[in-house]
Amino acid sequence: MTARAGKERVTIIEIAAAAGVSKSTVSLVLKGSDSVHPETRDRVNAAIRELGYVYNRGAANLRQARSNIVGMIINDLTNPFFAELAVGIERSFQSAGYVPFIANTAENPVRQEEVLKSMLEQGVAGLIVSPARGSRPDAFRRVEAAGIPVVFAMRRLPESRIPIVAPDNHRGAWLAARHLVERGHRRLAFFGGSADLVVYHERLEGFREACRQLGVPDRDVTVCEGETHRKGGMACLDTAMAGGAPPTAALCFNDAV
DNA sequence: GAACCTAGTGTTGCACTTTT
DNA sequence: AAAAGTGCAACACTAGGTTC
Repeated sequence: MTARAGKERVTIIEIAAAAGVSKSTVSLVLKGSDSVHPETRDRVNAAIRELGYVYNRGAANLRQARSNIVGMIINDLTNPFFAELAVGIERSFQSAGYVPFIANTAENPVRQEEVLKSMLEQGVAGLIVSPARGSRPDAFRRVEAAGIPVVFAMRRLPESRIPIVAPDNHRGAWLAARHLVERGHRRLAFFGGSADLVVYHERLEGFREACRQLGVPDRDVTVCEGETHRKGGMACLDTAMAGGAPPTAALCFNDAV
């Protein structure tokens, strides 16, 4: 017997018939149950190999009323940081038996809404979201109401109760600014980021606080709000360098800037 | 053509039966 | 009595059939 080509997929019913057992026994073998006799298990595994059976996750989800898919909704996958983050999360999921389903919203709340709807339809087991700029807390009400666990990554939404995993932006920016001062810089700049992001305010405040505490006068601190990507960084650089006493070092809002 | 009904899809979990 | 295996309902949805 060989695997069928170009026909509908092999099911456990066919495996059961080939191995001379019931489909329940095949199911037990697939789950690695030790209540199946080793000889029977070998027969079932041989039938699986011969017929080219592939586990049907969709059918299993139908019975279990849940899936092993976890949605990852990223606000900007062109940002290398988020690509790196996605790889890290994917690695953790893999070892836990989950499959990530990644979507990029490109900072568009409308696109984010479509993606959330699609994820709900897929019956995802959970969601990790880096919210698009301009997202409102009620955008996630439907997901919460469906009882799907959600966690925000990197960005928080004011007034949202959804838990978040994020770095200590204030402290991070403070330490980065201190590093520059310790290297002898006295004219500092903060490049990129926009005021509608909570993260921006946290990082900027950390930066400003360090400057104050470490004796960098306000007149020597340049803050340039701008886009959170490469062009935004270039624009800030041009603006800062055009002045009479340009900064000698800058803290950038993110990797892309 | 609309509205409704039925059968079928693949897998799991539990109660039950058979075998040793 | 314990181990091994079986039968069947359930899940959400769709395609196809039937009736009006």
